[in-house]
Amino acid sequence: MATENIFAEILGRVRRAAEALAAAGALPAGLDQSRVTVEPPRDPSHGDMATNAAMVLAKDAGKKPRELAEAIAETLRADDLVSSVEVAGPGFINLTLKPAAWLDALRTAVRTATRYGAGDVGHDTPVNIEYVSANPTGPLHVGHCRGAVFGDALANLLAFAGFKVTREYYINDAGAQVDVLARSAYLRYREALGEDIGEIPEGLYPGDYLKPVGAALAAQHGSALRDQPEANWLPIIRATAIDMMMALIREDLAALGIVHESFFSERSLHEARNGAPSKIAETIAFLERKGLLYRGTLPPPKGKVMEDWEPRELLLFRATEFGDDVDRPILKSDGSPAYITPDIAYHRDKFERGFKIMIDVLGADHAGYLKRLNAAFEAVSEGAATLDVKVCQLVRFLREGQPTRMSKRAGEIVTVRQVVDEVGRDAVRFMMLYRKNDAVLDFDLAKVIEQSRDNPVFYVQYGHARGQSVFRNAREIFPDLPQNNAELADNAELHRLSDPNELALMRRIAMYPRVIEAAAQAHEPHRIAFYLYDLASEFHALWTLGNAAPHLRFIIQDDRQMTAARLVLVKGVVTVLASGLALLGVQAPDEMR
RNA sequence: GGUCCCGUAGCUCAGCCGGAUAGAGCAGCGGUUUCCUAAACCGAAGGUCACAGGUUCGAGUCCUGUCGGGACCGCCA
Repeated sequence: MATENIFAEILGRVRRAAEALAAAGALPAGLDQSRVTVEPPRDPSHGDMATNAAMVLAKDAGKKPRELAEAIAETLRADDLVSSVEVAGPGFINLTLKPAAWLDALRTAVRTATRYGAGDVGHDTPVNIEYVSANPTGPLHVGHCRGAVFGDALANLLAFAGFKVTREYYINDAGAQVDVLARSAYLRYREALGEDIGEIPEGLYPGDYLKPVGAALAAQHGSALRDQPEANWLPIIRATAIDMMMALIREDLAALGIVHESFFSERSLHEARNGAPSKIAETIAFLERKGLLYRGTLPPPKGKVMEDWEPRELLLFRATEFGDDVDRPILKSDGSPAYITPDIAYHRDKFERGFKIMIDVLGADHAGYLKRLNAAFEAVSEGAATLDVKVCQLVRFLREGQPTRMSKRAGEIVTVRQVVDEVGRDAVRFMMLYRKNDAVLDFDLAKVIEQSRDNPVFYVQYGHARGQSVFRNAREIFPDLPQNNAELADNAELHRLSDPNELALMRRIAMYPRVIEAAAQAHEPHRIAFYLYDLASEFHALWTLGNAAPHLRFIIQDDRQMTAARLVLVKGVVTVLASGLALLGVQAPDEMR
């Protein structure tokens, strides 16, 4: 049986061909084959696959690329999966596989079902992916939407590719903003006790979502907190408010289909743990030991007038040693940790928890933070782990091409929940993933619910629904067809699928494992969305061919065997569409009526 | 002033960590429904890959610079 990833299989055979030449003395031993790739050629007339092996190896081998290509090609011609080999251009080796290879790939896809494409490139490597991490001061804002969906899809993808994934939410529950939250909640608490609090003062959070917090506080504490000094009530109210805001955020995330398995509290980094110093103190000591801290004065910030700026001596981290533009303060002048300090401790903690790969999904407004974060990470992980910071650019929300103002006063959309309620989870998720994360994205609220070809979400989902409908119809006509897909695939006469469009579809299906692998390695879930669109497109095309050419329809009334074979092909399409959509967190509907 | 991102067809964007004649969708033009879902499909047209250098067998892709658009700059968060 063919291997699941046919491209990986052929790559292995190409490499073995080169090794065989080396063993025979035709090439130097120990050639570096890491840059050898096997890809589908842009131009289908070049065959099924092309390899750059000869061009990549030529220099080290001391041979002309085309000459080397001929030698490798000769070996490949004897391969049982290969029907023809040609050397072309500067030294490409173009391979055309025997149809049986593609039939096998299809059969494998259908047999493997939901695990088709699931890989082991991850080798169970522990990956921590931190995303959303919105401040626990209110419901999820639309600005968080993209990073939330992106992080979630990436996590799904990495898990599918064989990484051991932890989805984590970093709760910023220690900064000044949660004190503001507490003071805002305190007002709502007094309100709940019957007091007229009037307008919410400038600088506090005015949102209605704090009213339930006030009510809960009143129910729990009565008036006991009201007349106490702030220092007494603030920690209590803060804790309750944060808990309730996090509950709110979890609900918003659930509306997007997102569940984190780990919530990490920033506050916990500040707290001493039964006698032991806090994580932050520990981290500062660690940096100190490494000689990465010193007392010094920073130059004034450029390009921005800061009237209150004055030079002060501070404890600084040598971020410039790791590529940052300036050294960064670790402690503020009042001795408390600067913003980045808990973040350094946090990443160190993740490192100590054993994660080898860490991914931070941040918003565009944090782009300027990236260098210092990378610098800090390098210092703390000592080269034994990697950090990939994915910055999600802004989403411009439009309505019929016109920018939507996100002002709450105007009653326009501000929360994730409202967007999901208006256009649905599937549209939100797919559209957020139908773009590279580092490009600005336009999201037209009117267009994404349009059920037209303008809308890729529906296009792909429709493909899945169409496939399912073929099955419904086929089972009515041929009730005795095997219910079990593996059985169907094993007994079908797949060799009867010989139309070029059918073979093209098989090739596309066979690419899926490769797409997963590449997308996982590049941390780019959008590649799946584009692949699914292409797959759906080829399926729709084949479908429509049946209009003019009835012999190409999936269901052939008087030919049970042909129908069975075609059903396997449809099953392959449906399997991959469902699998890919699941990774994106989008429904794969059985019908679209 | 500085950092980061973007610049590819009229519009919105892909382009698989350097490969062959740069691809989709939309808009516009021309076609396809007695037929498994036409929410679909087919065809023609559309390009100085912002610009200029560099690296090499080979650059939309990597490096440097310039221009244009966006995000940002702190002992804030």
